[in-house]
Amino acid sequence: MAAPEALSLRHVGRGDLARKRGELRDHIRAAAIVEFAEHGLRGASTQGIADRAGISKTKLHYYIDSKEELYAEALTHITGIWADLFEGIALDKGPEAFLSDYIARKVRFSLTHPAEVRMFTGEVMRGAPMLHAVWAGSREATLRASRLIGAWADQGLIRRVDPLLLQFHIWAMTEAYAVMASEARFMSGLGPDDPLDEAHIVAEITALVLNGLRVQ
Amino acid sequence: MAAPEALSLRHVGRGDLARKRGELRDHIRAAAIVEFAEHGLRGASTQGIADRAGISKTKLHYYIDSKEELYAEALTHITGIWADLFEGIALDKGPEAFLSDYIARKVRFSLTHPAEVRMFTGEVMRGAPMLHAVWAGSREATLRASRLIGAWADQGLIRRVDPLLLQFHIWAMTEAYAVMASEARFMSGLGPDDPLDEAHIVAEITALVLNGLRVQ
Amino acid sequence: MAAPEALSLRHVGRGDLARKRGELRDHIRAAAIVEFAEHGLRGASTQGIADRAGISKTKLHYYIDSKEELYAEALTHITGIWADLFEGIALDKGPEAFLSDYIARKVRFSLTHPAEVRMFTGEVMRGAPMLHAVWAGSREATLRASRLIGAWADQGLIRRVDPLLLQFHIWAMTEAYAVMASEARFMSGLGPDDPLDEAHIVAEITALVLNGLRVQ
Amino acid sequence: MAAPEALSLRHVGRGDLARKRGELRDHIRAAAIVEFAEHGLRGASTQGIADRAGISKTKLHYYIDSKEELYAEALTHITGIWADLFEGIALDKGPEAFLSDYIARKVRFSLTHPAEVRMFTGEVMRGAPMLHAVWAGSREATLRASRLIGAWADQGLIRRVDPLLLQFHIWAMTEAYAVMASEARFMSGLGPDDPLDEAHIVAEITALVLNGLRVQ
DNA sequence: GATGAATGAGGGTTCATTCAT
DNA sequence: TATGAATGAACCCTCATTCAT
Repeated sequence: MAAPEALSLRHVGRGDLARKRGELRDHIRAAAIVEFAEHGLRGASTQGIADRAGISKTKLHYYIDSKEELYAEALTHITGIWADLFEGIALDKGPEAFLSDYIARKVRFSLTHPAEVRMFTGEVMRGAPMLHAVWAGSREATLRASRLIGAWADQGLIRRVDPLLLQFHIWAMTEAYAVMASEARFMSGLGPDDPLDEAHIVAEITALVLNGLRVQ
Repeated sequence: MAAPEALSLRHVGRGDLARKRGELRDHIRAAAIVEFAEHGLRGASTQGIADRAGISKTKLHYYIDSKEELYAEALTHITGIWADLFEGIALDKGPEAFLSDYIARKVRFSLTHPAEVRMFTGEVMRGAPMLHAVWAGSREATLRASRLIGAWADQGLIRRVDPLLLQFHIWAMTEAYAVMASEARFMSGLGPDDPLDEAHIVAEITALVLNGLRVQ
Repeated sequence: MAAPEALSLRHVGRGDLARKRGELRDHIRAAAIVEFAEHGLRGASTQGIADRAGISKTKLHYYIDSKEELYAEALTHITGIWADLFEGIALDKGPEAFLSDYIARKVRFSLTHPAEVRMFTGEVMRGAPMLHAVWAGSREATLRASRLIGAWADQGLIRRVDPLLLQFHIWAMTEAYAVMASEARFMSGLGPDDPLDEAHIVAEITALVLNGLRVQ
Repeated sequence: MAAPEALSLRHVGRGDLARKRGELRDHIRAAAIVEFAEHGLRGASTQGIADRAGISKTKLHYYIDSKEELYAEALTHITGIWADLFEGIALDKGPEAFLSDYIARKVRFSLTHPAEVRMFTGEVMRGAPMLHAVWAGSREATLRASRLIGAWADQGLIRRVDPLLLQFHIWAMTEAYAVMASEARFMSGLGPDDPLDEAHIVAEITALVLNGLRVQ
């Protein structure tokens, strides 16, 4: 088994280097997202990012162009995940199937990637000065979803609601478990590292939304 | 030329001076909340606060002890408003009356005081490092509300839900209109200074919640 | 004699402060010119300027906006001196009077203000990237002088020469005693702080130029 | 895939390698002179030199010991050219022949090698901190020329002048066309890449000097 | 009470150079 | 020989805060 490796050593070597470099950039981005989530673009310090990544500030600056560029890249990365998150979701099996799946995915993402959600929320809270530069398709995707919701109402599958506001409300509820995770734990009597009950949260939001949309 | 100044000085009593000083502190606090909402504690600059207040940085520092202390005071102020906000709300007229009123008050506050809500959300998002030091009663109030909601379910007035999570969800939806106000405008096709439709928002959230809580 | 001072104390106080601030800016500019003369814009360090001015780097930055702006201001200052330098020079008494005076003034300036001349020469040597932004009138003044020289030739007062190149040559010779002052001392066997013989230099350049322009 | 490299390696003899290495050093030196001319020793960056040479910064540092050493080598190189420049000049055919030739050579060098002249001038302007370490013979050569000029005056071939200052003045005028080349173009109404009129410049300087030295 | 001046600490970033391969 | 990675020192500049009047 050593032979093939030896033969392709040169290429493997390069691949290793490239992979290592890529991994370090990923590592840096992850550290940056935590720092940006906690302090925003202006409050984040490259020293803080370097510390979180476990590297020196100089080394960090060897891998990035600037704090701003790193922020933009992190934001782009998050919007990319956002879009990927709904790959394969059932669009044609009616509101119940779709919304259950959508809510479950969003809650899971909030619980597993709170820093990403917080950084994103922080950007939005600041008026999204950089968001639209890196995510051109957000409005289009939202409008598409609005048309889908409107069609459900047309077919009598759900109560007639404002489709845009419904999306806002689902976002707000699902993202809350990242934004206010520490408060949720505090109010629930959990310790700072105890996990939140994902299934319970999903069930509660889903029930509220599906019942809330029921035709009267 | 000194005479008019001396005369006007005599006319200003101690109470006036104290009031004037208090007004300036209020003015500074308001400016600080906007700056803290936009940049967080670390990202906020005392120069930025001074600029927003229309005073010099030196003068600002004459009136405050430190940026941290100003942040804490602003946070205390916000939690005070939060508590005041539900003065006189009907606790005994059933869920529909209470929740309609509660949602309406919260939405109105988000639309009229977005900076306060954003600063508060930022603090929570950071893990609320200072919040609990300045707001001891938050958990108690939340638990009280949970008991009220539980009692409604006991009486068959609403579907049985997790009372704590219901509160989280109502907070999330109502505060969203401060947190993501700019995105809401963007997605709605509004200009950055166009007002959001308060009545419509209140109606949509209220309908979703009340329907969502209906006993099946 | 104390009375008037006491009466105008307030104004004198303010004037003193303003004057002190102005003097410090002058002092900083002088230090900067020496540093810029020695190292150019890019090679100059604000630490070096602060050291030469005998103040801390932080204090320096309190008085300037940026290194670039300080460079531009210094350059503007120098071009201003340049223009002032020829106030009251006799334009209408023929080439001999004019050129003698002009050469004497330029040599004197080079010997008394070598750093100013060196900084200026450095800027020109780099292609004058900032010079034309701060000195719009240089070309016009040069062309005016060219017309004057041309007129002298028309009147047969001097040999016909290229007026522009004559100016270049006079500049070059007179400014050389700032640019290569240390070499001039070294070749003359003088110590680094010995003064160059101004009268002798003026006499030699003047003789070369006036003889060189004589009609044959 | 390694074969062609190995083959070509065999073809490259030691002399070739050494020559290639020497050519690269020459190339680097040329790039360095341009960078040093524009920014001085302290303002020059090894990155800038590497860019001008079309190689990586790492490769540059593989070929040089330090920026200082490269500066010193470039300066040595220039003083070598300086000395070579007057090979074969007629020392014994009188002032007119000598000075005409000398001025023509110096102007030509300034026009063809402006970076070399500018870098040299910059060094001199800084007080020549490194020049005398690399160019021991400069004073001797200058004094020799002074004796020659003095002899011409003794023989009545030229007016009696200070021989040292005469040399300064010829240097200043001829080198000016490298030092202030951009200003000369600007004042002449030429574009930044238009050539200066060498013959005209030589003629003007020569006429001024020869006339200026004429016995009255 | 109020304000220009001042400052030590730290901000993001680039530098010439060395390391490791 | 050649090169990507790494680094300590230094860069210009801003920060929250205090001083001095």
